Amino acid sequence: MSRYNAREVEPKWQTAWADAQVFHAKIDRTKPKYYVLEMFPYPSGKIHIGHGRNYVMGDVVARFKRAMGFNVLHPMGWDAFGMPAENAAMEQKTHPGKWTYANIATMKEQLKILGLSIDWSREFATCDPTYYKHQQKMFLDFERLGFVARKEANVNWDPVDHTVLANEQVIDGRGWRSGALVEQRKLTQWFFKISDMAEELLSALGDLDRWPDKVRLMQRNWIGKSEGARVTFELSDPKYGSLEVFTTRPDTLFGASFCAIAVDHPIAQEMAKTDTSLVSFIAECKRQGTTEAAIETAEKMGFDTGLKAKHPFIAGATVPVYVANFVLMEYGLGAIFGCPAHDQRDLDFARKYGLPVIPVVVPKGQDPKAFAVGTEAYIGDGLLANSGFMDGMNVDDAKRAVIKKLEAMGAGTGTITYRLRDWGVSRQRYWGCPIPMIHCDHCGVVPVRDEDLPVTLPDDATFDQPGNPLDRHPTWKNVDCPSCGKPARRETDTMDTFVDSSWYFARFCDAQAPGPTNKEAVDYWMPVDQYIGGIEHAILHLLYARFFTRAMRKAGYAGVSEPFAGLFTQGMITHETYKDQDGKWLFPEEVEKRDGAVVKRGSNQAVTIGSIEKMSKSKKNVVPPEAVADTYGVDAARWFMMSDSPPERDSEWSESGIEGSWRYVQRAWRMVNESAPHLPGFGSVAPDGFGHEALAIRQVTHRTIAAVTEDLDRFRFNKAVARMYEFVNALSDFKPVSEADQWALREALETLTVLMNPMVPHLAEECWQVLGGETMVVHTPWPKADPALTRQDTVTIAIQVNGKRRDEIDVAKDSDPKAVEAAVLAMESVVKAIDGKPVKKVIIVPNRIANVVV
RNA sequence: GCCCUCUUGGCGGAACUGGUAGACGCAACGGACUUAAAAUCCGUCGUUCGCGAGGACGUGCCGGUUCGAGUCCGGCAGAGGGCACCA
Repeated sequence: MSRYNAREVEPKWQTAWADAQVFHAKIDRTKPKYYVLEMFPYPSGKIHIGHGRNYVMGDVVARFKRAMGFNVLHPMGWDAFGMPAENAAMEQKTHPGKWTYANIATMKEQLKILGLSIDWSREFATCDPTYYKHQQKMFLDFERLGFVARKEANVNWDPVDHTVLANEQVIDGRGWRSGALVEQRKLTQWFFKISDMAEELLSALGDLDRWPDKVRLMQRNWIGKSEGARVTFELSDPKYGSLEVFTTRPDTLFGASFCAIAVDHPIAQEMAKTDTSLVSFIAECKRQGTTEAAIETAEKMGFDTGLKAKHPFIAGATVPVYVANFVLMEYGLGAIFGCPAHDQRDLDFARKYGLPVIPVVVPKGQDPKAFAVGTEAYIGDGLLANSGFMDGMNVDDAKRAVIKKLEAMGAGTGTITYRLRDWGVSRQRYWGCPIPMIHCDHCGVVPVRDEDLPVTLPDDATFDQPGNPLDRHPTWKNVDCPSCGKPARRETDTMDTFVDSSWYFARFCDAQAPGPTNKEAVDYWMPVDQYIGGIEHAILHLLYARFFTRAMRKAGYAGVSEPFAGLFTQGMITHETYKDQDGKWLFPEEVEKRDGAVVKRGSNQAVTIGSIEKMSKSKKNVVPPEAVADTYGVDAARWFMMSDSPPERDSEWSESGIEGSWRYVQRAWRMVNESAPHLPGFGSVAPDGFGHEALAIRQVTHRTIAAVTEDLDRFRFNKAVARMYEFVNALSDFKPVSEADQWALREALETLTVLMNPMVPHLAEECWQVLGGETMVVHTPWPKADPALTRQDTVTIAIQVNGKRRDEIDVAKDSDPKAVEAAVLAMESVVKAIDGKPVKKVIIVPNRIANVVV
């Protein structure tokens, strides 16, 4: 018996699919459409098997839906702009484009090994001018429609390299190359006004019912709607006018003991002009870093400006105004009032600077005079005290009352704010889509004319020093003003790569469209029915794409508002890590397990086994797909990736695991190959009547169809795989005798082949051929379970006495509960367990369980 | 700091909306076949008591609700993820 030879079989079928253009998608209105998309890859170099899970998962869905009769679109492209290319250019003295396209070529070959059902005719890379020119066009349209703004924002600035750093390039507050302390610096930058759509993006989340709840919650929190009030405090020095703060707790206004403003607040900036100690305080705060985690975990610091704010309700009372590091200019109004008794952060601040702590909300049933706040702020509900007109109200009523009063006095209004900030898209880097704007000394900022697009990147940029190569390019930025014709300068910022990935799914609908999109194709294919990718994109990418799709709709490029009707976030593939005696990482293939010890291959050097981590180049715990395909075949790898771990969880790659999958492939092949010669002809008609054995195997077959169909539909690939194992185990035990048995076996083996096709498509084609199939299995419709065969006539119900399992009994399905009760009480095991005690009651859950309570 | 997730045998995991805990796979062990090995096949496989029939215990820890809790509620512990210029 010859073994299944994946190395020969797999390329053969891949060629057959390609020759027949099976995966070439066309608009076909006679079928329901299904658009399945995996988040497209960044071409970082080579793929490892860890990248494969995402694509294989999408491929299983695509092949399953195709068999179910859908017109499937399953494209692939490259998210090709980004920092790694520019870093590589600096380190390897090459061009980012050259590096990127070389990576794309390599990775495309590797992806093809996986046998994915992709329509490669739609492939594109976002770094290609034929893609980004459309992005520039849409940027200009968005600008005309008022979705674009230009304003100041902070960046991480490396004072030695004179360059802007990404958060990931800031390590412990220092630049990753220079080691210099990073500062925050303000730059005027381009923004998409996503915050204008905050409410829409928030409320539409409710309709995304095929998204994980977790992701919707993360987006909800990210948008961060809060209801509260703006309150105006008059200031002691009229030079600074008044101070407007935002609060979600206007009810605690009588407990205010200070106001705090952000370091970027106009009042702080104005005062800093004449106060050198404030200047140094601000500088100190600016070394903190821009991430929320850095700001939140930093020690709370305040600078007393000496200004006093007059309490809106208490005549003659004032509170000090501080500049504080924990107040963000980007959120609310960049100014707060502090009520230490009912906010932990305010309390910490008040204790540090010796400010009063006045409780104004007292838990119900406690005496307001005796209630005091120690080291923990009271944030719960209760009744107002020490609060004038609000005394005795609960928190919600007090909020309403105080807003009404503030509005009547002209000292404030009820308002809603969002945590969501506008999307800053400017990047001071070369390898991105140029922002099509021109700066003219006479006309200001002028858009590039549509007919002058694309603004392409110059090929002769230099990467030998840090900073933006576009900015220091000798000629590129010199251009005549489209408005007045005088010499002007191009914008040298490029777009955030998240812009590139915010509309690629729409471009895939017609990758050759002369404009940004082909509206007809977009209307047919969009939204993406099933989007698949990592949870790390739960917020930014997915929110930006939702915003961008809305903007595209308003600009006439799309007919939908939501890009992704269904979302699945899959787990990563992990692998053990290995280090040699010098502490250097080792590739798994450099490691050998010998006599129970782990050693460096071909030596006796001991190897330390490290933790199990996400496959990554840096830790070398990667396995190349070519090696797996050579040794076990791609189908074994695909099978392994779908088995064991549920798809949303991480899954560990192991040698024994892939061997187990290889055994499955061999076993399925052997079973089909050994049985085929004895089976009745393909498509032959079943003989009349079935023996018990044949009927049983038919029941198993149809129950497997029902179960696997449901599991695949619900993304439970691991369970679908387990079902297939059970099916194969049942078939192994089946010894056909009669003609009816042979016919039942043929039906079972054909079913097995079609059911496993989404996971192991090459093996399935080969089995199908052996079974006598005339067309490829890729063209074969999914089987339907026959309800007459999946129906259960008898059920086994468990029998408990006082909740403890004592026995079980087979009864007809949907038996009369009274009859079941009588049968149960008569059972010897039950009588013994009751031990003569009186029966209090009997609980019968139909078809499931009986519980006798004594 | 804030937000979120996870915790079931030696391991990955299964158990539909509270109803027989451990499907399926991996590893391990015993056996068959073989000169031998590989492959394959048969069997055992949560802990514990018992010759056996069978019993007791068991889903991170403590408590609660319920006839019944891996599942629901409260508290605690541990591990992991996200936090706006990585993609």
